[in-house]
This record gives sequence, structure tokens and C-alpha cells, in this order.
Amino acid sequence: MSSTGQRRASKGTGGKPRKAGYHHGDLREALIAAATRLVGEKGAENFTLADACRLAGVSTAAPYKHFRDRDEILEEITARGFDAFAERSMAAVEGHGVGTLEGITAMAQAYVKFAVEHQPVFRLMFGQNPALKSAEMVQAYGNRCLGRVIEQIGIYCERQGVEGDAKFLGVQVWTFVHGTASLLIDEDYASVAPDIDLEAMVAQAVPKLLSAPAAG
Amino acid sequence: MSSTGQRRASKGTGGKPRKAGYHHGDLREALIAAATRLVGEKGAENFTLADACRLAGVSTAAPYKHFRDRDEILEEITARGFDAFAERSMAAVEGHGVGTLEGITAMAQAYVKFAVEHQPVFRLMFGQNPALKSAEMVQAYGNRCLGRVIEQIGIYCERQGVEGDAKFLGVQVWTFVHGTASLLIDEDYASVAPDIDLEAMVAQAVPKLLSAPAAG
DNA sequence: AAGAAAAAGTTAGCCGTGTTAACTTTATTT
DNA sequence: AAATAAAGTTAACACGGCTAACTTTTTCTT
Repeated sequence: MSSTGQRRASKGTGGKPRKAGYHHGDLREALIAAATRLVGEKGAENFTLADACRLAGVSTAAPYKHFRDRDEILEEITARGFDAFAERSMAAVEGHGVGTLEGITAMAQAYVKFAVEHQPVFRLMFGQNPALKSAEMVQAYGNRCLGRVIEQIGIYCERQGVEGDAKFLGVQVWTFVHGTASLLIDEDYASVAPDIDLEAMVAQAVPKLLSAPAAG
Repeated sequence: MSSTGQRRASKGTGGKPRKAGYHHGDLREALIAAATRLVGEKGAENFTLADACRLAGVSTAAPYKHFRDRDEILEEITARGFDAFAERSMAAVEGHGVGTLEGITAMAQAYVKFAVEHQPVFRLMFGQNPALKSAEMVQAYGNRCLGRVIEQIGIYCERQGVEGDAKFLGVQVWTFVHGTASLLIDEDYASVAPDIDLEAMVAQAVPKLLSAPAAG
């Protein structure tokens, strides 16, 4: 998985480049490309290895020279999804001051945006199938991505004099933002609150969650 | 679907009871029972019609006398899930005063509890597959269930002098609670915040979300 | 450079699932 | 009692995942 370590170093990058030209060239990458496209188009549930093979122009047995099974391709897509996600997350805060509400909110909006623009991959990343999310993969994401939010929130709280565990608050923000993304892409808002302005909702909720708990 | 209208009136209940004794008795219900069990055990993705047939002791072609296809069984399970869910939701507020924070919070906790205790059904209800959630089904849920929350929140806000659209706030609470349930059952908290007290988190977040937006 | 070994493909085939068609049995109707 | 409808069965097809056995191409060894 690309997020943790490189595996077979599909030539060009690693130490001993393998010159890249058997029958197909680099079937591994070709299959990942095909799979990524198919998953993006029809969702992971409807993705079939056979389809990817047809796209790549190889037999249906060929993938097994590069992947353990169907799940391993999806796993790779998931890992790359986390990479892309972390990148955008970082990019979102840039330009905003460190530990500002604007920066934190920007990350939140980026989360939702990514979910919408890459629904199937987002589902792989945060969805049910545990086989596709290795512990290390998710851990790595947690450190690279959620850790940043929590860091920012810590600074924010200190400045604002909000008392409360930054991690606890960070998880609350994450929870809310994730809920927004989930309900949005699963179309559950559609029939209940179809005309809601989600950006505004996030922008309003984040500072509320970052405030000191009301006395009741 | 049981949430909207009864369809074939599997004897006993409806006007013209069909005496119930062909080959199997009531295969329709037997299959739903088997499917419900299997879905609960292994998740909807791993549910197979053939398994249900084996459990019910019939051939794999038998279901098609009662259901359009595999999806229709899952649809039925989803509908019944909404029914059970609405019921528990209502039960949760009972005993608490109308429009109180306690009542609203109790509903929120019930939401999470249901999600945990019926993960696979919860996923059917709020998850991806649009074929399984007819518009009417979700609409019915929205009216029966979310409508109540919003109602309660409206009353609460009036009393507390919080200005803000009750529906908007209701959706925020729903969003947060749904996020909690999702991250919990998809095991995404597990590696990032494994020891978090989710009940406490919900209890803390709900009043914050129901407060007036901070000035910035 | 030649031959051995490994890598990456192919074809053929197995199994399981969803679904349909054609047929049989059991109830219901008249 | 005969006709009809309902609810089951068996048989077959298509398709997807996956494995085994074989072939071809590339790389390693000497």
C-alpha cells in the first residue's frame, strides 16, 4: 500500500529498476488504473476484477500474478485514497493562520468536499469492510491527518481560553464533519432536508463544538 | 414494505386469510426471518439468497415466487428496521419532559445504541444502496422520527431563548449523532481514539449544538 | 553466450450465486 | 370433479472469483 511502504517498486522509482517490459509493461499499475476508474464510476460493490481485466486487455487470471485477490486491489485504492485525502487536508489549512478557526473550518470543508468528489473511495476509506483498511493504514492516516486537526484545535483552545481536552474536542469535530459527509453521499439528507446549505452548517457547527460546554 | 403499506397480507392478519398451508406454510415470512438472521450475523454484503433458502429448506428458485429479486428481501428488512428504529426512538423520549435537553439527548443516545446493536440493518437503512431505500420509506422515517426531534428542539429553543431555525439545529444534531454511529460501527474510532467515551461525547455535544452560534 | 530459473502471461475448469424457464404438485374456485 | 391459480421443484445459463497446469518471455548465473 502506498501509504505505508512501497511493495514491488513498479520500476522507475526504486533501486533496481526492472526495465518494465514483459508482456504487458506494467500490468500492476494498469490494473490499478482500470480499477480506480471502475470503482469511481460504479462503486466498489459493483466493481469486478473481470471488468478491470477487460479494460487492461488481459485474461481474468492475470491479476493473480500481482494481487492476492480482489480485495488487495481495493486495498491499494483505499491506501492511495488516504494519501490524496491527507494531501488535500494539508492544502486546506495552508494560507490560514495556525490554530485559527478559519484553518480548522477549512479542513472540515475539505473533508466534505473530498467525500463528495470521491464518494466510492471515501466509502472504501471510512466504510464497513475491515479487510480493506489495515490497522496501519488507518493509523497512518490518523497521525498524518487527524493529528493535525487536534494540534490546531489545541492551539486554538489555548488562545481562546477554552478549557477542555483538545483531543476530545477534535474527535467531536471529526464526528460532526464525518456525519455531514456520510449523510450527504448516502443521500439521506436528500429526502429529509434537501435544500440545506451544508457549508453553512459546518461553518456554524464547528465553532459551537469548540466552545466550552454549556452549563446545562 | 411494512413501513408504508402491507403488501400480500401473509394470511392471518388481512381480510381474506389464506389458510396458510401450501407446501411450506408461509415461505415469505420464513425467508425474511432467515434473511434477517443471516444479515444480522454476517452483514448484508455477505448475505446470499441461497443461504436463506438452505435455512428455510427450499430450493434456490423458491424465493422468486415471493420476491422480485434479492434486493427486495433486503428492502423488506430495511423497512422493518425503520419501524423498529422509530419505535425505540419514541420510547427513548418517554419519561423525559417534552422539549427538554434530556429528552433530546436520550433520543440521540438511542440512535447510537440502535446502530451498535443492529449494525447491519442500520447500514441498510442509512447506507449506500439506493435500491434498498425507497423514497417513501425514508420520507416516512423522516416524518415519524426526525420530525419529532425537530419538534422537541423547537420547543427547547423557545424556552431557552435560543434564536435559530429549529430544523437547521435539528439537522445538526442528527448529523453529529449519525457521525458518531457511523464512525463507531465502521470501527474508525478504534485505531484513532479507542478509549473515547461516546456517551459522554454525545451528551456534551448536543447542548453545544443547540446553543446560539458563537460570535466568532 | 547458453542454459537455468524466475516472472508474467494464457487457457481450461471448478464452485458458488442470481435468475429464468419449464414442469409438477397442492390449493382454491366454481 | 374439473379448471385454475399458487407455490414449489429441477435444470440450465451467465458471470464472477479463483486455482492449476502450461507457455512464453525476461533475468540471473556461470
